[in-house]
Amino acid sequence: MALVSPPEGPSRWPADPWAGLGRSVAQAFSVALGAAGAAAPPEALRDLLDTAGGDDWDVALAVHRFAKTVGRSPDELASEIARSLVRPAGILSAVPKAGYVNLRVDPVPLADATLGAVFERGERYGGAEPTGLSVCVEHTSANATGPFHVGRVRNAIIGDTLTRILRAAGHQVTSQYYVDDMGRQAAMITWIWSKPRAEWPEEVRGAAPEEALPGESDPRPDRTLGRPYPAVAAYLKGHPDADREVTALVQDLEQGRPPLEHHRLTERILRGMLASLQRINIGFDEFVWESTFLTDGSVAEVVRRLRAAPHAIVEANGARAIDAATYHLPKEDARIIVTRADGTTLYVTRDVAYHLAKMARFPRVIDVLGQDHLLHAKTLIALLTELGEARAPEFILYQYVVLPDGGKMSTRQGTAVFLDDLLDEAVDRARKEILARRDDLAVADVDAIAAKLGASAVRYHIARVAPDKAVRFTWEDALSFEGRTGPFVQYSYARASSILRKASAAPSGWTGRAQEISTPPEQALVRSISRLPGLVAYAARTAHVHTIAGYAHDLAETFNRFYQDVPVLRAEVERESRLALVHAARQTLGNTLDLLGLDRLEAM
RNA sequence: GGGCCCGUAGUAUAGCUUGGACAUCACAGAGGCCUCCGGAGCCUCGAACCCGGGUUCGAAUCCCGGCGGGCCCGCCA
Repeated sequence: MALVSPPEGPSRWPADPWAGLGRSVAQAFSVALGAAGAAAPPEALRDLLDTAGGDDWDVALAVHRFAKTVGRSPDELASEIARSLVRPAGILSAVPKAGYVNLRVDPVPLADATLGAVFERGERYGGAEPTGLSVCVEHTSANATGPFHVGRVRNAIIGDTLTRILRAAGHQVTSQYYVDDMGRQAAMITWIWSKPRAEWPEEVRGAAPEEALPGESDPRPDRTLGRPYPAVAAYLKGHPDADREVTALVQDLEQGRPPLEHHRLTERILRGMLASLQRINIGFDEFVWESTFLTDGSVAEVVRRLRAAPHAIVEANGARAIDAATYHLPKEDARIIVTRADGTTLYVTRDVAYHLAKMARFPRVIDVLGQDHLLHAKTLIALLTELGEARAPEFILYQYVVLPDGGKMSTRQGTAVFLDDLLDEAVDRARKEILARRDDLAVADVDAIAAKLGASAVRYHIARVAPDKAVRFTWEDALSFEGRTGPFVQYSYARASSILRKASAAPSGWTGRAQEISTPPEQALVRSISRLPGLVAYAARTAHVHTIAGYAHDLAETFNRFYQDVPVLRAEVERESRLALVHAARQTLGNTLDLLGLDRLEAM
């Protein structure tokens, strides 16, 4: 007889501890407001509830807007609503104040719902049930011309964090890196490496000395093979003959005649770049090579359809274009060139093929792009519209990382800070911090911890800022381990882990004795833990990945206060419940670190 | 010239989508906390919504106009 596991009945613990409360509070307010003459559907009220919490309230409703429609003062109406409100289970009190109805949430059932949910869901706490929606997130997609600098890495951090958040929100997410192996930049790399070094222009040789070039074993081909690139780019500007050679190479690439070494060069540089990203836990599900859309004929198909599109035009020199006047692009002239006079395609044309492929496969398509790509995004949408595609990709545009003086990071100008250098510095500093505190760790352990601390300092420093604000890069802030930083969050996690290690028996489940979670620091911690599911849903909806970074700091800080004031191991009757709370805090901190792509540290 | 984004304490940031109660948090500054589970921590204090109009009972938030900063307006990617 086969063992039959019990059926997965409806979960006792909702994924979001606030879900039921929000519904019943909105319902109660709807009834009370209706009785006062102000009709408001519960769904609308739910969005109006303020759940931020204050000293004397947990959930509040501002009644000003309703006061107006019933011709009463906000204070009057708030008083009446507070009086007539039938308090749902879990609400202790309703008190009017300054036009608000302030509700006190009973901390006992909230603690029960929160800890129950964390114990039941474990690693999945904070996330939602599967939605069945497939989403493609394209991010990074930097040209394979050399090492990542910190500016470019912002794209990868936003994209990868968004990928993690969307996954937690229940979507089926595929992350893609679009590899440009067709354009001029890729051609420039192949152009220079196709020549023996003796034939390199003097300027390029000077900028890329022999010893900086690839040897037998080359751990970092992005640095070595990419080394001549800035000099080549500069050289071509002043040398039309060389520039024509590169143009000819671009044509060869597009006609499917790449030099033998071309693909391999791109691949090797890319591999080096990806090794950098791996240090901050960023990887990709798929790499999509631009050349595949030429090989499989889809670019030709796009060109054919665009030539027959409603606003297709032919330039005097034979270039094909779309008259985009109706799309109101912020360009001086309204043409979008589809193919050059020589018949070759442009980046945006090939990007149309790529996006058609993505949209055929994914109902939701998201691209993470730097602010300079706004016009490109609009152009792409215009071309997709010309082809009769009603959907459009979603674009997450972010501002740059700027230097303290406001200047740009530029590899060519020598102002870039490279990710590897920053990480090396951060890891070095982390090692010193560890050694200053501990003398009981093996060297290998110190190194492993330092790598994780350094990576988290760097990644968090960029993830914490809203995408539409520039990140001002300073070494001092990027290398800080105090306050609003990744290591601060890891520290709280390590402290929680330490308590659990010292407890003779780890909590095996939620005790259910929520009334023992009774002091303010404990209740504040419960409240913070309970907010994660709602926040993940919000972050997934708005793509505001930085809100998760802010939350991580809040939660860590709340845990630290609890840690400071509330004894756990030395507690007597409450010991077990407090251990459960520590377990839940650790779990939630850990899940949040995952969302941000930061490593958990059991000790540091 | 046209378009998009940003402007919050000394510095750096949250809040702006959907207007609402003394505007979040950190760093730096001043002052405290180690008989106690990890002081990368905790507590206290001082300090901010670019300017001008408008809408509104109410504006950091919405609208208009300035000013300052970033980006774009390639048959580059």
